[in-house]
Amino acid sequence: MGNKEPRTRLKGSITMAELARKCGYSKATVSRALADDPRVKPETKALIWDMAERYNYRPHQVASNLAKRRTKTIGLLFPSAPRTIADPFFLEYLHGVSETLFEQGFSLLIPQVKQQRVTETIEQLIAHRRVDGVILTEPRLEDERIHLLQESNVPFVFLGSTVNEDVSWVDGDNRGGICQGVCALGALGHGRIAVITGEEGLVSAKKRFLGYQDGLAALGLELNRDLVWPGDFTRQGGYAAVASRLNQIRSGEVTAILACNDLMAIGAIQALNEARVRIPEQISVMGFDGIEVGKYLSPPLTTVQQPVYSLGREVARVLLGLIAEEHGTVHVTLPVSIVNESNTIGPAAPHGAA
Amino acid sequence: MGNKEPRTRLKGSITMAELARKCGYSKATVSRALADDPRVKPETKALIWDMAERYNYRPHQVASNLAKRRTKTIGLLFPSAPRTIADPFFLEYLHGVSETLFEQGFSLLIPQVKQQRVTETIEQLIAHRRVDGVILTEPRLEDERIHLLQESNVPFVFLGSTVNEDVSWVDGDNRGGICQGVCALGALGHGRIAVITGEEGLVSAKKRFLGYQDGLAALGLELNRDLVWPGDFTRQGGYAAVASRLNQIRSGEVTAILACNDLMAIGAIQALNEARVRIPEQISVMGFDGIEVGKYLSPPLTTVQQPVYSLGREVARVLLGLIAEEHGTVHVTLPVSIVNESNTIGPAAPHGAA
DNA sequence: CTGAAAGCGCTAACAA
DNA sequence: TTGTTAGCGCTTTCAG
Repeated sequence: MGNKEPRTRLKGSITMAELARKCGYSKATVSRALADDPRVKPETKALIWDMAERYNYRPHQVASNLAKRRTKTIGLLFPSAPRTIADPFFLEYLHGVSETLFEQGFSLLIPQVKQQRVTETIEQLIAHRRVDGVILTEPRLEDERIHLLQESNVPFVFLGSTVNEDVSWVDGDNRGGICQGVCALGALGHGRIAVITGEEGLVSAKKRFLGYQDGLAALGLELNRDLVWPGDFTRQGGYAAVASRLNQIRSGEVTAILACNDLMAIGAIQALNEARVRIPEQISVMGFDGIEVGKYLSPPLTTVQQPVYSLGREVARVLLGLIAEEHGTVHVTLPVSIVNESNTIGPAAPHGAA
Repeated sequence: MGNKEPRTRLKGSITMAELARKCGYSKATVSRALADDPRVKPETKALIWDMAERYNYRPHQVASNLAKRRTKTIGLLFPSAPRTIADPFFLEYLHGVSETLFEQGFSLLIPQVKQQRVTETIEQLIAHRRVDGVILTEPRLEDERIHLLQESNVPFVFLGSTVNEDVSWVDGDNRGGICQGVCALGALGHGRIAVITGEEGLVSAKKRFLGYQDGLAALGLELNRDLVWPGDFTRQGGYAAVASRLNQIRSGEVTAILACNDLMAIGAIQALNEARVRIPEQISVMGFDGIEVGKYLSPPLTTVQQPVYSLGREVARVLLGLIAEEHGTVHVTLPVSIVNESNTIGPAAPHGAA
């Protein structure tokens, strides 16, 4: 009955003006009704919703965005070399981010990853008013991006804690997590624990190193500079760090290696395997991050699990809150925990010391 | 000289109307000049470009999109369970896609991955006119998504070949690649090559299985149903396939395993490691895809390398071409090649047969 | 070669 | 509670 409209499903579904006409109301009322504005009489609302449904009305995002001066898109910056978007950590993280954003109708703008000129990229994003907010990763101790963003007034959040107090961030408990790791090793009798550090200049690298020191202190151990092996958060870095120090390992000068992320732990394991050093019998290896691929190893990597997916969701949530002005600067730290315990770590062997 | 304008960098950079006034031309002319329209006199263009630069003019994407009835956004659908966005294959792929899209000023809309109701998701994307095109993955032999998209008139491309001739896709050479793999194993003396198949119903799984048959035929071998182990493209699937057939392996009834993707190969290797079956001495294992994580194993996985990153770029390029109506339906097949040869595969041992 | 004017489809004062 | 009227900033006929 009275339902023989063209029914252009999907194709060129009707516009708000048309819907308004069909309802016998003005565009304004329809707009309000659809936005569930309390000023519209319930019956009117019901009618309009009904008709909208009946005529399969779909709001036109772009038009709405223009009128509301927003873009409904978020810029997502991945770390540049040596870490790339191909780092497995970031896929799980992206998973969380994109899911939350999609739920709220947001799109993602992911600039070229190669881009060395970070500054330019950011300027582009905000200058063209292409984004309502920006998500960044891997804050540095001195981070030029922060000034840029702050000047521009575009809301932004970091994955990873910053040194600037007035910047919002979401992070796993780096310092505490590494400290836990050291303690777990200590509990197994390890007294000579080497650390492969992260990329110089990154806040996370620094925090994790502090965690290492905390752990040593908790165990009553001294910091030994020979056991601090510089790394850069890449697998190749972890490999190189170990490959060049096999003598220290063979001599028993070190009985456990704590890599500041899983990728380096994986590299370290490869170097050890090639050198036929057995894990965990001859040496223990522990990572940090808890990326999926750690489980692909045999045996699976013992590591400190970050809630990667949740970090992604949380980052997105915080940014959305910032955009909606529901809150100001916030800092969120999520807990971490050791997983796959006793896979790649084991009791310290009573090696002959060097 | 004559350059003391407010210079509101980034903040609220000027609008086209303002720029037009400063230039002494109309909005229309400025718009044309900026679009490099041949109807505008070169000198005028030069002047306008100059002023645009000087006043740091930035076109307003959203407004432009509205006027041009487009969104500059692409919908990207990842496969649903059991494969997820956390599959390392897809990160590398995404890398390629997002890079190309960004270069052309496009954003990405990535719906929830969990979403079981694929149909709904797609309807949402296109109904709200939120995207100019859609990228899909993992075509099925019977794929409901295809009809939906075709009806809607939204351009779309698949990563992975479809059975429908009128659909655009980009794919690696699945069939040829697997065939190559089989032949490589055959060349090492393997006569009993098991295959772990992909998820039933997927075109790629079918093609790869055909490649396996091609390979057997090329080697003059018969297809043996006992050596066809059903899998699902997940690591767990690969693990289970092997774990439940250790007797076949130990008895020498099979001397090589070809997994239809790397993830399953990794699972298979874990099962073999746990069972203390040595690779490649006692059994050869080969994967397909060439994901980054294959390199993390010790030794690195022998596999058929797909140009994952290029696949991503190509998919994006094809879609953009479709949107710009530069071409019609296209099918692109990129070549593949065996990598890390002789890592996890080796000569067939002269096992005692069952 | 350039300009005036009419939108794109929706939102948001301001009235009524 | 609803309608009227301007826009959002850019593109695009249609004239000139």
